[in-house]
Amino acid sequence: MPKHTRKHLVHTIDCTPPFDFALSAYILADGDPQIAKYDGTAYRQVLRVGGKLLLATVAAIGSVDSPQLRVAFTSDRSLTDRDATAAHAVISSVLNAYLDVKPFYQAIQDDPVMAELSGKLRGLKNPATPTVFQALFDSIIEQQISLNVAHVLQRRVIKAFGDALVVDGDTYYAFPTPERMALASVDSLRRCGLSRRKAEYITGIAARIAAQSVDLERLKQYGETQMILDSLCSLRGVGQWTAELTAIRSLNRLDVIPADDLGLRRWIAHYYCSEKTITSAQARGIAEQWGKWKGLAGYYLVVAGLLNIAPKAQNAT
DNA sequence: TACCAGGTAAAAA
DNA sequence: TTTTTACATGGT
Repeated sequence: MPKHTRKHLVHTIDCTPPFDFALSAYILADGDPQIAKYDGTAYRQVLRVGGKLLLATVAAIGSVDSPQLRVAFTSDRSLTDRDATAAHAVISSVLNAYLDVKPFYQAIQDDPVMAELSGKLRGLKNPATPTVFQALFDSIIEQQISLNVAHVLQRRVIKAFGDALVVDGDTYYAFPTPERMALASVDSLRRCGLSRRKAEYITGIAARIAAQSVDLERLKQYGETQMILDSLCSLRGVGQWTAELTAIRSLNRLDVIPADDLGLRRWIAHYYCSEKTITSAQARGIAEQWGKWKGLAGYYLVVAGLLNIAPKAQNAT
C-alpha cells in the first residue's frame, strides 16, 4: 500500500496569446454533460492516459491576452505526476492552447471579410481530438447526414462503448478505444442508428488499428499534407472529405480546407458571395487567398455562422 | 408528410 | 470510364 494516494492534481497551462478560452470551449463542448461540457466557467471531459481515466476540469484564470488555464485532474484511482504530465499534454492539445493565431491574423489582414470576422472572434482556437481514430469516427458518422443527427448518433455510440468514470457520484464517458470498437458488432452499431455501411467502416478501421495493420497516430509525424490525406483515403469509408476533416480535427493541419463540405460552402457563400450557392471549385478559389491558413479560416467562418455574426459589406468575387 | 442533411462505395450504364 | 443508387435518422 502506498503511504498516501492522490486522486486529484492541479496543473496550470500557460497558453499562447491571444486565447479566448470561453469562446473556444463553448464551441467545443458537446451538448451532453456526461461527455464534454462547458457550463460558462469550466470545461470538462474525460481523458485516457496510460490506461487510466481522468476527468479534466478546465477554467480560465487569465485573460485573452494573458491566458492561463487551471486544470484539475480527478480520477477514481491514484494519480502519479507522470499521469498528470501526460494528461496536461493531451488537454493542451485538445484545446490547442499552444497554437499561435497571430500569424493567421497577419496573413488575412488584406481580406476585409476575414479580418472583420477574426477581429470579432479574436482568440478563438480550433480544438483537436486526442486521437486520429476519434476524428475519423466523428467524420464518418457525419457523412451525408445533418450535424444534429450525427451528434445524437455519436453520443449513443460513445455511451454504449466508452468506458465510464464515476467522480463524486456523477458518471462521465470516455471516448471508446479502437480495441473496443473492433469488438463491436455491426448490428450493435446499427442499433445506435448508424447505417450498416458506416458501422462497417468504423469497425473495419478499428480492427486494423487493433491488429496493428495501420498506425494512424504515426501520421502526426508526416510532413507532407498530401501524404497524410492519401494515407487516410486508403482506408475503406474514407474519401477526400473525411480525410480533410480528419487532418484538420486530429492532426491540426490548418492548411487543409474541406471545400466539398456543404456547410462550409454555405458559410463561404454567406460571407463572400451574398448568399448565392457556390460550387466546391469556387470555394477553393476563395480559400486560396488564405494561403496556409485555409483550414483555420474555414473554422472561423463556421463559428461565425454558428454565432450569427452578420456579414458586413458585399464582397462578391 | 415529405424532404433534406458537412459522402461513400458499389452497382449500373 | 462515368453516372446512378442505397443508405440511416432527426429536424423542419
